[in-house]
Amino acid sequence: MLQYPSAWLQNASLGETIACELRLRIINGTIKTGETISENWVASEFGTSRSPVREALKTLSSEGLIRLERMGAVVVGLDVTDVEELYDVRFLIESFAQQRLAQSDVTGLLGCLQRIVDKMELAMKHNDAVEFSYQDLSFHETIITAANHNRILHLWKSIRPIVMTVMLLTTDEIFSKGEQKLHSVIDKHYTIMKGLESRKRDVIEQVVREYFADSRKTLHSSIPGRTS
Amino acid sequence: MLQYPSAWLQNASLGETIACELRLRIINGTIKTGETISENWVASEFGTSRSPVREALKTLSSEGLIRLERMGAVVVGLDVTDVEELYDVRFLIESFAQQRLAQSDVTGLLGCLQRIVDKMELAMKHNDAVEFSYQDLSFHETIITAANHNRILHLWKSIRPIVMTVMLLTTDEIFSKGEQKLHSVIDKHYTIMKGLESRKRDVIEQVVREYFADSRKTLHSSIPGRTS
DNA sequence: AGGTTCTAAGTTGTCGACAAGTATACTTGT
DNA sequence: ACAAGTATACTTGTCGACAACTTAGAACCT
Repeated sequence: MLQYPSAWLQNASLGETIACELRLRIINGTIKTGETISENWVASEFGTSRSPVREALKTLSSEGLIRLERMGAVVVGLDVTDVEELYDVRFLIESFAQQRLAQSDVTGLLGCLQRIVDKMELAMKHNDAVEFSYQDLSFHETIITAANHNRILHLWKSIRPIVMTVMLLTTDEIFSKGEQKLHSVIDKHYTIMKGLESRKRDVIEQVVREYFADSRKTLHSSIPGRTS
Repeated sequence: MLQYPSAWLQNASLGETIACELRLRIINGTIKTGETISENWVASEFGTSRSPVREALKTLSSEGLIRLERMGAVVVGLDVTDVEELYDVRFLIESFAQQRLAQSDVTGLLGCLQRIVDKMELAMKHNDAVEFSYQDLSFHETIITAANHNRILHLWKSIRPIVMTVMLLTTDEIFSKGEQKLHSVIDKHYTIMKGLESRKRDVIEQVVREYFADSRKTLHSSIPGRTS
């Protein structure tokens, strides 16, 4: 079972730690869809009081992973359909961001992206799936940030923890499928950069559309299905 | 000064009540952008303990109205640019939803929408701005819900409180500008319905684009500017 | 047996208190 | 006058406790 990178939780509060751990358990199916979890149960599970648990549950609720009800929180979870919907949203956000960048000067941005892709290739050589997925995430986050649109950036931040967790799981799977798959992932990022460089709206639109359509195809086994 | 419809807070917890009240004060400028508010200050302001305040601040933070930092919460607020960005996001969401509905049978949906527009006309006659804005909100929410896309619906729910508050303020202003403006608002909703009825993607796209482009123009005085 | 009321266990919402950490203001030494 | 160190007030994170409410089940009546 994949563990959560503990280095990321170094300066985190108990509430954030619990949220991250619960998020992982919900997405990888340890905690199953339909279950109801109570604050007391989570608190005893992590050996804390209810205060940080309440914070964690509110976070997870705002991410749509659970639904807060009068008695207990119902686990919504993520099946394959939900992850596809997540990619729909990612496409909407990134497509919007890149369209916005089509008019600007992107040379500085392209430099940043190149550095990130370099780190991805390094992570591939070191067989470091966690680092690889993190740089993958950074790549897209850098683009969205560059678009300079507060609300869109906020939208991204609201789905970011889920996207990160899903990428952690799927990237781990890609690593197990050999190096060729990894090279194709990196190539896809170069394609995006070329799209940005062209500064043509229709080219960009097509490139981004293909990117996410392709990403969708490679996730069907690390995510639990509806009937798990 | 516009008050918050107290009927909506009937069954709400203290945390939700505080969140709603703070949200309104931030958006209408009573609490100004750049200020930092502490949990203790809010708690004494509302005469409660810090627990519901923490919940409220977390809510407002997830909506992007404040930024939680180590010492105090910094008020981000909404200036005119931010509201325009909000309309960008609304356009993205609703455009996606309506494109999705272009393929489905929408007769049932159109019936619902007609009933809502009827209520809007009634609210106009009764000079009830609160009811009018609420039905306006319901109109768009009904469309988004009908698209049957969990993630998009969740996105909508995450911006819904802000949209509702902004609509409350702007609608109040439209009411003060006389009946003609109100008729044109209602007409815009009929235009959307006709777009949906056509079931043609390009027609729908154009209609929705025009709707939000037009809505943007009518908000420049109820929202405080950057320098207020 | 079936339906109803009452009890009991469990849940959330809210409170006040304490510890740990941070920024500000003050004091002190030069 | 100014720098450095210290004290102080204020902030958040976490805890345990209590009240109000919901749900499920047991006991009881018909």
